[in-house]
Formats: sequence, structure tokens, C-alpha cells
Amino acid sequence: MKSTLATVDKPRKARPRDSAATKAKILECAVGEFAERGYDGARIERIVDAAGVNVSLAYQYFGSKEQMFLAVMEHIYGVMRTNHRDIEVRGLDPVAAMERLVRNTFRIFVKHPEIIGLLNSENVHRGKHIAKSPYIQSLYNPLLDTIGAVLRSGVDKGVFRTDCDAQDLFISLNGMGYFLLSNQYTLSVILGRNLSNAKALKRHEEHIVAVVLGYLRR
Amino acid sequence: MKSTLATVDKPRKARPRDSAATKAKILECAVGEFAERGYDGARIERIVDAAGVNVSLAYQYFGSKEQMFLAVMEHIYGVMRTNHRDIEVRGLDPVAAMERLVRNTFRIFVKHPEIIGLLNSENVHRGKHIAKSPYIQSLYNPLLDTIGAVLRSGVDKGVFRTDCDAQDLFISLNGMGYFLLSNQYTLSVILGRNLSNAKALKRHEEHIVAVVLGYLRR
Amino acid sequence: MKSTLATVDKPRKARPRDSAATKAKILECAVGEFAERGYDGARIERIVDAAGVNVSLAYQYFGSKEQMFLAVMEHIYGVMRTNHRDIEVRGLDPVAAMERLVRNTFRIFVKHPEIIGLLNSENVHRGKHIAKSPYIQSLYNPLLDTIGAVLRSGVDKGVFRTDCDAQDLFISLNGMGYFLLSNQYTLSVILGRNLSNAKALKRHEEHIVAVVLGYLRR
Amino acid sequence: MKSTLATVDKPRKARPRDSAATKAKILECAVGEFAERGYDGARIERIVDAAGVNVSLAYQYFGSKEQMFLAVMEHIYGVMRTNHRDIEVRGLDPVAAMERLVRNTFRIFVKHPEIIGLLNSENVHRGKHIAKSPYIQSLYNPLLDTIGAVLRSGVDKGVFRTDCDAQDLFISLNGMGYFLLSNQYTLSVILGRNLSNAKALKRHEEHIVAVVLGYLRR
DNA sequence: GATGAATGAGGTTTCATTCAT
DNA sequence: TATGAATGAAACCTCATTCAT
Repeated sequence: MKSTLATVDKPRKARPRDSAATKAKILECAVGEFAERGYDGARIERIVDAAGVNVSLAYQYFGSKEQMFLAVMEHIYGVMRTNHRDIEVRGLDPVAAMERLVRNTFRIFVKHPEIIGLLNSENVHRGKHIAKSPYIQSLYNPLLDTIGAVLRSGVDKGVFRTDCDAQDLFISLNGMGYFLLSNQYTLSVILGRNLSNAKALKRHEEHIVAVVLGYLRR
Repeated sequence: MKSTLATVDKPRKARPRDSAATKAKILECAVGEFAERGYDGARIERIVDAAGVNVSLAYQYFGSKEQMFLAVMEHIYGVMRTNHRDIEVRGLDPVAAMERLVRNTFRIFVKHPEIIGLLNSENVHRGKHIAKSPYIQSLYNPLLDTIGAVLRSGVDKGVFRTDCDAQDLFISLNGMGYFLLSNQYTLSVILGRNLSNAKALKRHEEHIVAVVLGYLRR
Repeated sequence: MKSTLATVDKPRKARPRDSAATKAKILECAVGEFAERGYDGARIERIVDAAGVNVSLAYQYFGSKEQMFLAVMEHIYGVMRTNHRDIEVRGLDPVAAMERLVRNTFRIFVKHPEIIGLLNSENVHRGKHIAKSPYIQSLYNPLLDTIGAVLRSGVDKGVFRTDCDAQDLFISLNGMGYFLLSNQYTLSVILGRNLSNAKALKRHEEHIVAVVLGYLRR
Repeated sequence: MKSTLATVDKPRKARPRDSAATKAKILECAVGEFAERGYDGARIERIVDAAGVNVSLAYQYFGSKEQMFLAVMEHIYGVMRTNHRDIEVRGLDPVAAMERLVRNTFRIFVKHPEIIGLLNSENVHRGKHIAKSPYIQSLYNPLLDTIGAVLRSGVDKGVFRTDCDAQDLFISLNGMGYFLLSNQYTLSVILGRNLSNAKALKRHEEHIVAVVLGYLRR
């Protein structure tokens, strides 16, 4: 596992005393651990080992496992928000805009698989952790706006059906993509094939696009 | 302290010594606990307390927490299978058949919310528990057949588009319903409204139906 | 410390599965540890090691360190109460009664040195633990009654001064005895002599008797 | 993140770099913390936070928690010594002298409640800390001299009993006062009334005076 | 079939202390 | 003189599991 190229003894404690960087490193490892194992399955020790720091330091920075998880959730909500905001559909006709929107929404899950694990875990806990985060509570999801704008534009131009609500579509859209990734292990058993390879992901993306555009067309 | 006079075994509790019933009771409580808290969050003690039996008895019957969870998963897969098999669409035209299929698929999740929690937990664990169950591995999901049959029938009658794959639709269909329920807590925060009341569920069911039928129509 | 007479290997786990006895044994060891080191200095591990049981068992029985301490306090308050109730002065003339009362009060501290350590610790914590014990709150101290009765009797017979309050005397009486024992280590340094040997204790007992009787005489 | 423009050291805090004052401030806060919580309950972090300095600085000055506690004990012994020396009874007749002595002894505890907490804690630890202080070991308590002098004077003038030893009286005298204050929390529960208000303290002072003078009178 | 007693491994957290600047 | 970053040992507590009846 360790680099096999090292020819000299690099001192292990090379990490500079940069608290911001150290904290970021811990957070990064925490994201991975919590996403992979869920809140209850996550182990502080694994996080700090991965980050190459002492347990106590993590507690100094985050206070408790729960607060660390909260920091992780806030981080990932920030990531989602940023990614959702960066979905750029200006200048595209409604159909092309919706297609891009659908693809990008799905790709965010593919690119940030941590999101799946973290949201999963948080929902198992009935949202009790994010309920403690005013920050998360206050976040407004830019994707909702984008969906709404594209829908209106399509309706205005007479290419989309008129009875589609943005929030409903938001749920369906995300649901179709999320489900494949979040349930890939149980789905694999049912469908008898691997769903996490690039080909399967590509196929599903095309499918979601077809469903959404097929549904919206007049 | 102990009575030295007892010459006959007075039954202390009303529960009859019916091993099958006792085991079923434990399983039932285990389903609830594992579904509510996930594998790691579940506590054997809570299960046996709820079942009104001794810890050791649970171990006698199930061997270990992991095996108990497996029993729970096998049980819930059975429930799903039965419910999926009971979706009756014979005698309906393709559109009506698909509508019923979509509604029933969603309603199974609503009626058996344990399914959500259990699948969620199992996917957090990357399917490692069900991987140990030949029984689950061997189950063929009747819903896939139903979807395939309805799709073919609709294509044959010229009312459905011809490029829709049954497995893809299976995923989308389930995904749209599952997501609302599995992620209701995080969604509530994003959308700013409660999603678990009857009205919201009804609304979502209509939406899914519209999406699927809108997508499939020629 | 261990019996030096044992010639055969007695199995260590000879303790019978008698939960009451085990719990009592743990409590006994807890009394010693908390008395010797105070609440903060006490270590659960030392207690269970001394009791020859597993840590978990102690937690099963007592729930937490704090609740264990509470059990210890309730126990020692019971001991005090019993001992105070057993001070028998009926049939004695007031002076003899007061003398016995004074001696016995002091001797309880000598006989149960745990009392000192435990009360000390609890007072360092500003009584926060016993504040949680309705049992302790409800205890009425029989010594107060005895002091009151003897005082009244002495006043009635014209041998005691009339301006002495029972509660005040209760405090002084206990204070003179308690202080020697509770502060023996700091006192030893100041006075340059050991205060915990039998001779010093005897001397102090005589002194307290002299003070009280000297004060009360008309 | 760090300013790269800073060319001069702007003093961030108003605290002057006065090592003696800083050390004194830390000591003062340590006195409070150790007195309030005892050695084991005291937290270095609370001390330095209260003093407004960095942990490391405290370690630079005091070396360790134990040495800091020792410094605190030496400080408080100094306070006691000074206060005891300042009890001025010259020019008073024996009874008046003894009364003043009794009152002042008690008032020192009232005025410096830290003494109680610190002595308490040290006695819980069986004097192990002060045993390491040659300074404390070497202190001679001036109160003992004063008591002895007043006693002799009273005996000489025929107003005091002749069988009272100065050390014994020292213990009783201190004990009656100390006990009320050190055990106020457990006493409050037993007696069912608050003992730390001014009225209760005044009452107890009068009582102690009465006891001592009543005992000593011929 | 059923129970209560007991355990061991491991989890989170705390805290005195040292390192590096 | 003073600070912030980092550590290690040990504390409390939990929980799946086994023992003995």
C-alpha cells in the first residue's frame, strides 16, 4: 500500500503545522469514512489514521463525532450547491437545456459518490443531524430554480407539457439517478448484473434523459 | 431470597412455549429495529426487549446479529416478492396495466416502509450481508416479468414507444418512488415541506404515473 | 495481601452466580475507592478489579460512575443513620448520656473512616450528587433527636446551661471529631505529630468530651 | 490566510509582558480552580482560560499540574500564616483575648473560602502534595503560639481551667469552624436549612465563642 | 425452551503535556 | 515572553456474545 519508490526515510511527521490544512485533511477523510460506512459504522480512529493525525486533534477541531458528521454534511451540502449552481443552461433551447440539466444532475452523483452514502446515512437517522445545522437549513437549492426556469421556458415556447411542477420533477429526476447509485448493491442482485461500471452508468444516464424528455414533450 | 418452597413450576409469564411463535415475534421486532436504525444502529437488546424475551434466546434462534439481519433481509425480500407477484394486470389494456403497475409498485413502499430502511442499510454495507444469502441470490423478481410483459403488450398494440428496456424502467420506476420515501428527511429540508403525509404521497404517486405514461406514449 | 496459606490452586472464577452478592461486593469496593480517592480520583477499573468482576457488569448494575457514587452515598448515609440510631442513652443521667453521645459520635467516624472521605468528596462537589437522591434527602438524622432529648433532660434537671441549641451542638460536636480525621494529613504537618494512631484518637475523644461537658455545665 | 504585509509586530493584546504579573494571575486562577474542584477535578485549561493565557505558558511557569498545585498550597499556607499572625490579642484580658482569637480564626475561613477547598482536596490525597514542600513543612503556625499564650495567661489569672492543652484547643477551635464551611452542602441536607448565608455564619461564630469560653471558664 | 449472570473487545472522549515557532 | 499545533495515555462506557442453570 505504501509507496514502494521511497528510497530514503522520509520523516513521517512532515505535515507542516498548518491547522487549516490539517483540519481540511481530517474533514476530507471524515467525508470518506462517513460516506462509506454511515454514521454508526464510521470509526473516528479510521478517520484520523487516514488523515495521519492524532485522535485528540480531531476532537480539538470538531468536538465530537456528531459535530464532525455535521461538518461533513455541511461540506457536502456546499459541494452539492456549488455543483447545482454550476449547471449552466443559459442560451440553450428548452429541450437542450433540460437534457443538460438531467445529465449534469446525474453526473454530480457519479462524480461525488460520497453524497449518496452521506444522504443515505442521514436519512436512516431521520435527518436528526442536519436538523441541528442552521447553515444547511438556510441553504436554498439552486437546482430547483434552474428546473423551474427551464420548465417555464419550455412551456412558453410550446415544447413542454404544461402540467409539470418543478418540485415534482426535482424529486423524480434526482430519484432516478440516486436510486441506481444508492441501491446498486441490492439492484445488482436482483438484476444479475453490475451497475457501477462506466457502461451501465452511461446507459442509465441516457435512459433518464429519455424518460424526462419523453415525459415533457407535447 | 429465592423461594425454597417452590415444588412446582409456576409459569411466570403468559407467553406460551411456542418456539415458532417466539421466533416469529423476535424476527418481527428485528425487522422494525433494523429498518429504523440500520444494521450498525440496531441494538439486540432493543429487539429482545420489544419481543419480550431474553437475549440468549435470540442467540439460540439466530446465532448472531449478522445472521439475524440476514433473516430479516430474507424475510423482507419475501415480502417484496409476494407483493410484486400480487400485482395483477391481466385483462387490462397496456396503459391501464402500466398505471396499475406503477401505482402498486409505489404503494408497496408506502405500505412496507421497513423495506426502505433495510435496503438503505444493506446498500450502505455494499450488499455484504445479502451476498451471504443463497436464498436471496436465487430470488427472481416477478416485477421485472410484469414490466416486461406490459411493455411488450403496449409496443405490440402500438401505444408504447419501442425503445424502452424493462430493466431500465424497473430502475426508474422504483427509483422515483423509493427516493421520495428514503430521502424524505433531507428532501424536507431542501423543499421546505413535509413529504410523509398522505397528501404528499398521493401527489407523488400521480406524478410518477404521469412521468411513466408520458414517457411511454407514442 | 492474598492468603498465604493456600496450597492448592483455587479457581479464580469461584464466585457463584449470585447477583445480589456480586452487586454488594462491587458496592463495597466502590465505597473504598470513592472514599480513598474522591469522586474524581476514583477509577472504575480499580473498583471492579478489587471486586473481581468485569467492568461491564458494574455498568449493568449501576449504570454509570455517577450512579455508582450515588449508591455509595446512599449506603453510607444508611450506615450513619443506623449508627446514630444505635446510640443508646436511655436510663443515663444527662451528663453520662451526653458523654456517651459524644464518644459514640466520634467513634462512628473512627470506625467508618469511609464516611470522612465520602462526605469530603461530596462537599467538594457542592452536594451535587446527593441532591439527586430523594432517599438521602428524605433521611432524618436520629442523632439530632438524641442530642435534643439529652439537652432538654439536662436543662430540666438543672445540670446543663439553658442556651444551647441542638443543631448548633450537632455541628460543633461532629466538627471537632470530623476535623481531626478529615484533616489529619494537613494537621500532622502543622502540629508535627501523627494524629491517626490509637493514642491520639483516644486523647482527642477525651478532649471533645471535656469541651462539650465543660461548655454545658452550669 | 496569514497577513503577508505585516512588517511590524502589532501587540494583539493589552496584557503587558510582565512575567511576574502573568505568573501571579495564573496562580490566582489556579487557587480558584483547585479550591472549587479539588486537585482531580481541576482543569488546567480552565485555569489558563480564566487567566487569559496560553496553556504552554502555564507549563513554562509551573512545570506540571502537580507543581502548580504545590504553588497554590504554598500560597494558601502563606495566607493562613499571615492571617494567623495578624490576630492581635495583646493588651486584652484572657477572656476577651480568647474571644477575639476564636472569632478571628473562624473569620479567616469565611474570608478565604479557598482554604477549605484546598485543604479538603489535599487531605483526600493524604497530604501527598504538601509532603513534597519543604517550605510548607517548615512553616510554624503562629496561631498555636497565640493560643498557648492566651491559655497560659488565663490560667495564671485564675480565669481558665488548667487542664486545657493548646494543640487540643487548636484542633477543636478550627474544627468547629471548618466543619460548618467544608461540610455545608451535606449539612444543609441533614439540617434542612442553608448554612452559608451571613446570618447562619454569624450565629455559628457566636456559638463557637460560647463553646470555647464556656469550656474554659472555671 | 428459556433465563439471568457475566465477559471482552472496542468505541468515544478527555486531558495533561510537549513540540515548533 | 508567548502562542497554537499536536500528541499519548487513559478514562468512561457500550454492546455483541457466552456461560451456567
